[in-house]
Amino acid sequence: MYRSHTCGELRSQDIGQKVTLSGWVQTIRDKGNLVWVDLRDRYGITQIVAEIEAVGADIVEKTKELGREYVVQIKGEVIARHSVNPNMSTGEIEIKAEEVNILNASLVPPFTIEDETDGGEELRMKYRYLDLRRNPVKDKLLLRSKVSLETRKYFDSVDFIEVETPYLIKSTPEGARDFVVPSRMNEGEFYALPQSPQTFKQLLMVSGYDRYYQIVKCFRDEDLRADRQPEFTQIDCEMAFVEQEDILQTFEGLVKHLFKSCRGVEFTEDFPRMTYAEAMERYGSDKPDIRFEMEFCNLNAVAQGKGFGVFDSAELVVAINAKDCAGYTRKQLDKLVDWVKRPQIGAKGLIYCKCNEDGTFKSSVDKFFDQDALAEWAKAAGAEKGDLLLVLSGETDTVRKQMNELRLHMGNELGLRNPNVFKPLWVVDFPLLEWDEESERYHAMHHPFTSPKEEDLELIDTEPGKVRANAYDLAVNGVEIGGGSIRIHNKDLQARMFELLGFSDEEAKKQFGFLMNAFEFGAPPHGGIAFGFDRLVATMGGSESIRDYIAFPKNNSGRDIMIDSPSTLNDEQLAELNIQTTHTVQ
RNA sequence: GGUCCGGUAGUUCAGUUGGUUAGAAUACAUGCCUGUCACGCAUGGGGUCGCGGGUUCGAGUCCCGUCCGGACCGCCA
Repeated sequence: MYRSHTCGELRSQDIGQKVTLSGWVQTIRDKGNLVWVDLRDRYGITQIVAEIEAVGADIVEKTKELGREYVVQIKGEVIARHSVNPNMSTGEIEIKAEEVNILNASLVPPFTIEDETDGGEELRMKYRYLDLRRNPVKDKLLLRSKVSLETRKYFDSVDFIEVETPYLIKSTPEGARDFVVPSRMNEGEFYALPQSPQTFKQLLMVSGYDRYYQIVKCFRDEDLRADRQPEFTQIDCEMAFVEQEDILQTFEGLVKHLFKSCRGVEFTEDFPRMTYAEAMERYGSDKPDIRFEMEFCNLNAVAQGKGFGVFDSAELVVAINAKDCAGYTRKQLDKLVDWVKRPQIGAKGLIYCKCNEDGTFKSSVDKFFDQDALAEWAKAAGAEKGDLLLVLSGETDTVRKQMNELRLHMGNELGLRNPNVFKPLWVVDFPLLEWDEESERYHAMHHPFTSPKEEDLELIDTEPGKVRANAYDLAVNGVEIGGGSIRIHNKDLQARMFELLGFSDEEAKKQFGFLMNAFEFGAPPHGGIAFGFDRLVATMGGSESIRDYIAFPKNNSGRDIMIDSPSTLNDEQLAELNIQTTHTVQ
């Protein structure tokens, strides 16, 4: 028997028991004839003591031979500590070591296995198995496991069934780039890994499995970010005989259940809803962070026509009100101006207007706007004495995007984005299509299976860009947690949609013929949603980066630096897969 | 495809205007220490300054290139 207890469970009521513990050596504190070892496993830390008078010189010497991260087994008696450590759950007791067995030695680890490690990101990833021993990472994976379990419990309680869909499927040009897998048995042909199980779950609806879910890996071959990995996990769902409202209710229930069971956070009210158009107008974003206000204020009426060319030629002049920031110094304001001028934001400049405590105004455009004019700005923006208005202008979409970034930046600066406060928001009525400048055609904003709103159908030939979709997203704290739509279940409408998206009949048939065929065999009305599981868990944990919520994540360049993948194949492997090798002659 | 930041001891970092033998903390090793829990004290070992080239009497420091890592833009239906 390797252990009778874990390293996190012994308490003062266990004093006197003979126990066996196994774990890793966290630290050794050597006082000569008295040695302590902190023994760690995933449940906690228990202090081991070897005192020469009590256990003899042999045990003390053996204990001194241990090193950090050795795996050891200790047999001994639970005793009361002379001095209690109130910071540890096991702080009232220690184990008098009567037997010390080294189960395995360890090299000195390249970084400290502590909550605040000295290891940098790269090193932690290279030795991820050591990093995973640390509490902060372990706690994140425990949260993930809990959320996964509670998700299954919830779906089970409302009659969903989990169905697995294939990973080796077919490449389609629409959407993200596919990861492809060469087929050895079918020369010159490739599988693609799914970007989502979209078409399969719709086929399951045709099959009559009217409540499907799956916690499933998806793959997209696009550049990475702190919140984007090439392989990621979705909570994927589909329901038949439902309308948008049914889906929102079901998933709002899921989110409420998860927050309550995994975070102890209770949402007593329904999640607020906002149309896409409204979200863009008020926040310049389709996933607004509504933990704080600082909403956009349109200043066109009060700022244009006063002789300031930059505003007059702009499609939109928009302000946000930074409460109580009129005291910003010249230096702070210049810093903000530089911030919006960075290429990533790309604003030409930033206009400010301080609403001073004495009722006067000070702006960077005093030359064009007198005190009365600035007072009108303040009124339009709801600014009070002591507030600071920040104003951007230009082409509507561009300015909204820039102002969204500035708003979030100010929210961070002013400490308005508390990671332990959760504000979910449904964004509904997304546009069906999005014009793509590069390819000069419409793209599906959500995906090509999304149904248009019936009342907008008449616009589909004349103004396709104005057609709204039965599509919805859930944002929490400004993070897009997931989205979905009511699907098209009519073959003719689906064919019309493919046509709009620039597919020829032949292409549509080749890529999605199986789905169109299925629609001819009694496809029920259906819709669904998918949540980004990694992002959901990270948001619940109060983080913006999803990496530590994934046991073995990939780095910025899509590499796993621990196993060093991707890697090359040898010529035999390539030949078997019918892939030509290209040899560069030096 | 692009922008920005970084790469110096096992690790995290400092290193001034280009100038003597490249430092600190921590980790590690050895010794001392009977109530520690970030234990303490003493001693010691440890460096291809990412790599290549250039400027210079002289380069960790300046320039060019390159590789690696991080954040972001594009991209991500």
